[in-house]
Amino acid sequence: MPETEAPLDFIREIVSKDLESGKHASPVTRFPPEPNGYLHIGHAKAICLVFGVAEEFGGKCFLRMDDTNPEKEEAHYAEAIQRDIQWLGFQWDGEVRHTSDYYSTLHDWAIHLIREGKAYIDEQSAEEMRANRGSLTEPGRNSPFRGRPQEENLERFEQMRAGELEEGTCVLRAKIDMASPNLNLRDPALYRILKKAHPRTGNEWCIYPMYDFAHGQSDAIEGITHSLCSLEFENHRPLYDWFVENLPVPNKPRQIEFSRLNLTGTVMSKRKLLRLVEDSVVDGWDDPRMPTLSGLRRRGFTPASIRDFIARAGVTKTAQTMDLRLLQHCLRQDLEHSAERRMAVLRPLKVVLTDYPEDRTEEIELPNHAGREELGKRKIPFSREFYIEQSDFLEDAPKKFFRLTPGKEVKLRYAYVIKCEEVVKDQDGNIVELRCTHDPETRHGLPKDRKVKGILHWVPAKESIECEVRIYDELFTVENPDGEDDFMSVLNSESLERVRARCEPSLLDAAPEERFQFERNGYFVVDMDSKKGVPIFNRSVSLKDSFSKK
RNA sequence: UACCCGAUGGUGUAAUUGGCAACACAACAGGUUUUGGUCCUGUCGUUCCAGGUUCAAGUCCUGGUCGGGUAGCCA
Repeated sequence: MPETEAPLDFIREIVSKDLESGKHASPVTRFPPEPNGYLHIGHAKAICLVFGVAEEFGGKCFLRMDDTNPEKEEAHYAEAIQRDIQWLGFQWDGEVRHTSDYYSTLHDWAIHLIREGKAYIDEQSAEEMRANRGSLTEPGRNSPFRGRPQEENLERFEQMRAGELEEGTCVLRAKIDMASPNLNLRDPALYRILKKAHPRTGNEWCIYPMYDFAHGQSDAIEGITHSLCSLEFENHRPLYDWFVENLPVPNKPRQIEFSRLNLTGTVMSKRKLLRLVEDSVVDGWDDPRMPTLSGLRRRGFTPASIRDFIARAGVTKTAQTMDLRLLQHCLRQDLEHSAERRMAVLRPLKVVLTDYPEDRTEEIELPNHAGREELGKRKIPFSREFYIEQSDFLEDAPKKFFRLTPGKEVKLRYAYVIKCEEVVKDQDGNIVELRCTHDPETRHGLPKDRKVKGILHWVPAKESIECEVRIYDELFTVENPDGEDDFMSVLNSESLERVRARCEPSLLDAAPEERFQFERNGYFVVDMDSKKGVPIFNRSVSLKDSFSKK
């Protein structure tokens, strides 16, 4: 039983009642992706729902590859899907299942329908079928093949299956109602000829079942109790139920639809994501700017932050566009507690302490997490020369600028209060170095006698190491790229910036996927492109910044 | 234009199923702070519209408006 904190969403409500009434002893759900693309944050909603329901109510959840279209599906997609689901933190019950496991049962059931007079072989061309389907407002017309004798149908279907007929010459259709206001019921196609090798069944079949003829039946075969899917299948439910009623299925699953999840500032359709990949707008399906699970993973999002986000989104039937900033909030909240702190300077500006002995070096010991002593400490050498952030110095600063400016003081995090005495420029007038003095009394705190508001992070000039930091921004310049005529016309040309940064020496051996907070900068994750001795960090999300927006 | 679904602050979700519209994010203002972070406090709504039922309506009824989905031999 679920913990009783939050109110149940409408689906969990239904499941809960079905258990109370004794309709089911425990729920069985399934996640049925088509292996023709990568999973994205929208899928995470479905995954969290179906696995969550099973977990919370003591049931099971299966993973079933919905592989009925060998033209689009590939094995590597199936592998990526499994990896992403497990990374998110879920494990399906037993082996991965496949709709293709049920091809022979489905084929038997097709014959069953023909024998019952409820299916026929239509030899109209695809164009004729479309023309005779009618439109949204006009009823369709019966196919001239609709009334052909049962034996002929059986014979034709056998020819289809035996490979004696060419692709496109005919299809098997259910005989339902060409005048139905629900287009899905206008004699839907059940089987088509496709002379393609299937990733799993090879050349065993040259006819493949359509989604509608495969999905509900697969659910029934697996003993699914609640078949949860997104809203666009709502109009398919009468057909789903029609098959369940008209076929000798072992049990009757119930389909329940919920709304898909969209994210502001991005696109979610497989077609559009594929376009981004194929046009090299991004580096691949796992580019850190992609809303795919593998992209979010590489960006540094944690499974827990995504699950939290999905939980906060809830489950309803209203179209859902979630604010990207909520997802970022979930990440910050997770990492605020779990990520160790480090110092890195993204755009270094050299500082020389003129009153600090040249041959002196102090070992500064600093906590890995100011709020969590148990995470330990590390050391950074401090001496006469170090780097601060270019943006932490301004020659002509406005009144509310709490950072370094000529003649003013700031505190170096875990080190001294320094004062800017001189600005060194090159021939072009660029600031290349700051000459400062320090207050030796301030090593362990702020001065009592005067106010020093600004605190800057820093790295030692000599011992810090060079690293690459990748700063990501949104892929699109508008909040709803789907609303544009051409979503490719609103691409953000500055969605990736690579900077040569310097970080503290303790980061030298950081392993891919390790996460840190770079103090005052944000949360960063080690990218898998990192080379030995030259770490690469992706910025997962910045820290909240109440200064720069003013 | 037919059918299906939906409508509560900028966003998402609640509301003991007819009883003071709550929570979170965002935004804004303030407090704390050796991260302009975290944390804490405050501000931000005629529940799509019009009628009706009722002591009482976000919730029930009638009509409308707006938004989404559907015309693959895709899923």
